[in-house]
Amino acid sequence: MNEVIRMYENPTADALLRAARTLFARLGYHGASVRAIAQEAGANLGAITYHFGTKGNLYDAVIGRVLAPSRERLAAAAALPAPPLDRVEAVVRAFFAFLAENPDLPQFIMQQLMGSRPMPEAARQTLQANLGLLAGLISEGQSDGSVRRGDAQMMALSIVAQPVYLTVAQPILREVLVVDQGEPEARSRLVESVVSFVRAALSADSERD
Amino acid sequence: MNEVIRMYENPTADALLRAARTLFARLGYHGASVRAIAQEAGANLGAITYHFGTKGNLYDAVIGRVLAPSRERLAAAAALPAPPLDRVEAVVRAFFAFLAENPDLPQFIMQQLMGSRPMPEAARQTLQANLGLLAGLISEGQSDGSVRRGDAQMMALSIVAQPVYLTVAQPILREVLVVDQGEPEARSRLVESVVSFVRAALSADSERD
DNA sequence: ACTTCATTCATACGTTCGTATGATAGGGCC
DNA sequence: GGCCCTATCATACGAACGTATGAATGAAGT
Repeated sequence: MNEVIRMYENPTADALLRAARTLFARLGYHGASVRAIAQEAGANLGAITYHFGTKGNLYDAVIGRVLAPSRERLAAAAALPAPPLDRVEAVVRAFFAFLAENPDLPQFIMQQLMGSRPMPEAARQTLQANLGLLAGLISEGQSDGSVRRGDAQMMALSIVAQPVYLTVAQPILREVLVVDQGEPEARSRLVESVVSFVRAALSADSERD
Repeated sequence: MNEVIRMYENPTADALLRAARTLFARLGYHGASVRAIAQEAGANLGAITYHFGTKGNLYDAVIGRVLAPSRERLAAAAALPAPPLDRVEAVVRAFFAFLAENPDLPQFIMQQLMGSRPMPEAARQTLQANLGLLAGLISEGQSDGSVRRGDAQMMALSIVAQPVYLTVAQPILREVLVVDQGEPEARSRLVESVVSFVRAALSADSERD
């Protein structure tokens, strides 16, 4: 069955990808069985072998679909004609917006980072590119004096950590804060909180050592 | 086999807990099989049934052991006689120190948050307590004017996100930054970066709106 | 009408999973 | 020596797993 992955689309393959995305995000790679995925997709068990060959291939296909689109979204936000700090803010907002459309993305990012299985090359590149984007803006801001001194890459990681963590931690958020990110107004409060947190953390105004 | 969990310690049970901790952290709940755990522990397969009854009980026992000790460590750091902002810094440093001793802790925190399986009540309480600790310090700082305005709980989450995320993202860190957190000096640079990030983010100096 | 071919389906294979159990061993106590 | 009690071990069971495969289906091309 060393079949090459088909590139054209097919309703069944699409339904499988959609179902796999849901179940992999919720249950992890090992927790989601191919049978459960096929059933959720309303497809036959054999359809997975036919369209993707193996469960691993299916997972990699899902990862590609989930991660890749983030790249141009963030790049677009970073390309605005504005001072570096404002562009960082734009990237954070774009990230949140993208997360609102793809609430399962943080789960996949975390799964990849935690190495539940070897990271596909494409995924690693996307993650790295998004990180580099932020780091570049920070460096730029440091050059023109608007951003605090410090390791730009680490600062970028500190920034990325927040949207990802806050989305994954939604269940805790809901219990502790009684904040439901489903409601747009509650979500907006969260975004504003992170944005001002990041601005304050980066801004050169607060330099003190 | 509805056996109650034994409370006294036993070398085999201990080895099982240690092995389970390693494998659950690395592979997740579903990814780590009871056979692999028993083998890693040098114990017989039946020993798991005997000492813990089920795989789920074993996992819960591991979670308890991993999460619980963090609570008093952080509480001790938060109780120092110092201004709120300095105590927040102390908590962040204590958290990093605890993470250095328990590098697999972030994996478990994330697994719990991502709901790979229902969260044991004790785990939820520990997570919530640690968050409340930070939120309390922030509120205090807001009262005496040393900390920026904003939702204290959300700020606390923004803070916690960083040590957790940075530790989980170690593989990426190593590739992108060529920073090996194993080396104490590299790790110290990371800690200092986060500490100053957090101080800058919280400090009222930078208030600007 | 007949062939072709991509796709769907039922079903089977071998493996590994979590769990259960009965036999065996060994140490303290009468 | 006989007994209990805790612990270890080999082994077995049924279920679920990922994967494979050959027959059925149906639309397109001739």
